[in-house]
Amino acid sequence: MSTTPTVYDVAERSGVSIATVSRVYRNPDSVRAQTRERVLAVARDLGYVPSGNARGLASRSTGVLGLCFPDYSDPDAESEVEAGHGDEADDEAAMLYSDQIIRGMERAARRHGYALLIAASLKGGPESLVAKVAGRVDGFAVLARTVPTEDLEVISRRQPVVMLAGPRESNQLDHLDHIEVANSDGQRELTRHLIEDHGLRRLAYVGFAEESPDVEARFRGYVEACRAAGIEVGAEPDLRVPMMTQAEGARAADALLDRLGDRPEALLFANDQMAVGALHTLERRGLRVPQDVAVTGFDGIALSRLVRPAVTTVRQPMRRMGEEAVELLVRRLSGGQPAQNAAEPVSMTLPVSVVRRASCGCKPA
Amino acid sequence: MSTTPTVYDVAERSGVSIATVSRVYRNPDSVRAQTRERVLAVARDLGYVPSGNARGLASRSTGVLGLCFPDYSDPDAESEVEAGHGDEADDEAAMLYSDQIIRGMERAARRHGYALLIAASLKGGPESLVAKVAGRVDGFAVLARTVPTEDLEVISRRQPVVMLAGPRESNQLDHLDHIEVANSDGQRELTRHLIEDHGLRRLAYVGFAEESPDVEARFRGYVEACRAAGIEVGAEPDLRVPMMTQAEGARAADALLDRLGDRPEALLFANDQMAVGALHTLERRGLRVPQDVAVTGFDGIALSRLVRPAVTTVRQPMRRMGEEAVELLVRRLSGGQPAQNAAEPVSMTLPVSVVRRASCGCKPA
DNA sequence: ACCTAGTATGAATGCGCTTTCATTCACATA
DNA sequence: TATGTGAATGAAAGCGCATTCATACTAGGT
Repeated sequence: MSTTPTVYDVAERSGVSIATVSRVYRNPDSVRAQTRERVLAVARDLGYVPSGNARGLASRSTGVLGLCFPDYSDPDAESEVEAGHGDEADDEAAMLYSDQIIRGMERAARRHGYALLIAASLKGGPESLVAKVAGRVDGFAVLARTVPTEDLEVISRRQPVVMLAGPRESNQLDHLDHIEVANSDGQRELTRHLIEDHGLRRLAYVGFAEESPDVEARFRGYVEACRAAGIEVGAEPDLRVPMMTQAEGARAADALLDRLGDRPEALLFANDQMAVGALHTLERRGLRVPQDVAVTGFDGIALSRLVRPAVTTVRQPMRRMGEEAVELLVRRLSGGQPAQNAAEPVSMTLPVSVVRRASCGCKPA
Repeated sequence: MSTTPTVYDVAERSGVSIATVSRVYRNPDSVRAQTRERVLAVARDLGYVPSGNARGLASRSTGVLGLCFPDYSDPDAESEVEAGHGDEADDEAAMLYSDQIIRGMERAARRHGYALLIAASLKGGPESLVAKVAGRVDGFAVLARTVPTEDLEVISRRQPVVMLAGPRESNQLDHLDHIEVANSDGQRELTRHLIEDHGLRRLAYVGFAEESPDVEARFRGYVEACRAAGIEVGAEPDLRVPMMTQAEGARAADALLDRLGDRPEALLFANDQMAVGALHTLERRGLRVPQDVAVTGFDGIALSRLVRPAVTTVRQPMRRMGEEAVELLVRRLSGGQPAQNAAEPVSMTLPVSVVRRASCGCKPA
């Protein structure tokens, strides 16, 4: 009662060796039925549960896959729905990027007999959470920018790692498998839509200050579409924000409207949360969306459709990204250890789709 | 390169003993700065990452909390939104019960320095997934009916377990901590609302065939409200379905409408998914909701608000349930091993709230 | 110069299980 | 009866780390 039972206890009480006890769990058929039953009975009686740690140590594999994601929780997000929709506060409406990936990974992992260990990066934790995760899984996925490149480099020498969202780091991480979405294509198509289908030409783009491959790619798509339409644009977004939250989006809209001489006809944001924040600013300033100003986001999170007007955006197949990540990991894992290093790194780009809603004028508000 | 580096490798290359290497990670201050740096440099060079398994084995604690949840995924769920809302397929809209709990647990776990291991029960997997989880965590939460009572009984003797949703099993599991929601209160209030505020009196309840404490409690609330209003009801739901999915909900609505002589004025379902399924059936049959028939669900999942008409339901604080679960576990874990058994089992009931929407006639469709 | 209280480090043991490899046993074959 | 076979089981050696205890060393104190 005081100490948890081990193989030794079970072995002793059932008159067999620990090897047999182990076999009963690992490979039941290799033990005579009669013996097996006896062992199982004792185990049940004692309350024995094999230690995953010991198991993992001895067999050097855990049957667990991991995911490290950034703590992007947006405190605003939860009250937004209320404000925008007139319904009660609805925390379950705000399904984040990472939630989708978790779901995708969990499902795929289960199919392959793995469990999923998830951990969000604490901003400046002393102990790198990665080390914690990395030490207990057979392989894991990392959302871009969650883990210091340096750490990743070290860890990826030890076990399969797949990088999610964001291009392959050019430096030392180019041996990682990698999954991204067609950021550039999506933003280009969305921009083209605004220009050609809605006839808008005075556009403004709001991105992220810190270097972010995704945002850069999106901005690139924006620029391409503009140039293709003969609209001149700078090499930089019209505004860069410090964080891609709703609060910053709201502030950005204000700044942009104050700054630019003639009001832009459309504000394009690098993600949905900022776009939603901007909606508020515009309402406060008495501007109608999309009549006075069109607004678009990127990501396709649930929130984007719940606010009014619903935000036109680019949907990323986040769930699928999670599934693909697991597939990649499993493939590496089953390919025999040597092959793990030998195999060429895989890099896939998942397609995105433009979702036309009310905020650009495609649907009634 | 071929074999992953261990403490031994690091120790050797940096000219210290493995004990020192271990200390560098566990208790950095106990090692002279100069030595520490040397060790860390070698570790970085070698690509060393401490093995969580070995760590766990030696220190008998993992720093991981677990969650076992049932595989309630509803394949229909994803196309529903499209049909009901006229928008594109929107997989991110369907945030399930378990997703919320995961989120709550993850967040609380992170606050306490734990990671989260999640695993859905494969229907009839040979290896109990519980064993898999149980063996690798310090404690875990179980969604009711995910794990055979017998297994739970065994495992709970070994580590803290908190049971989520569903009343305390009366038999042998009454020493587990336990969190449930006010199922009965919620359903009673919702029913009262239909009767008193909307003047409906011909009601029909659809529940679950298999014994489910939650559904039973909900039905009980329904019965109480009916009786209080002088409406006679049987001791059994009007219909029991084999699974609480949309497909079953749709089928149930058909069956109910065909069977009952005079059409019920309201269909009350034991969860949202069934209610949403019923919406389709009603539309197909040319019945208007809520004018011809009111429909209600239970749970308050995101889907319930996205369909048209939005479904009136009872919201459960699932996220909070996840958080509370972690708090409970952490408390047990930090209370010293002996206290773990000594402490009285905690049982808490979280409040729910009725969400009035269009499907009962409270809001415009 | 000698003893003491720390401090930094090493040696050794054990955590609970998996996994060869060897052994035993029951039978079938010669 | 001697021999070979395959099945069931045991013995023992790790897996990679934490930790206790012992030891070497440092700096004070007298």
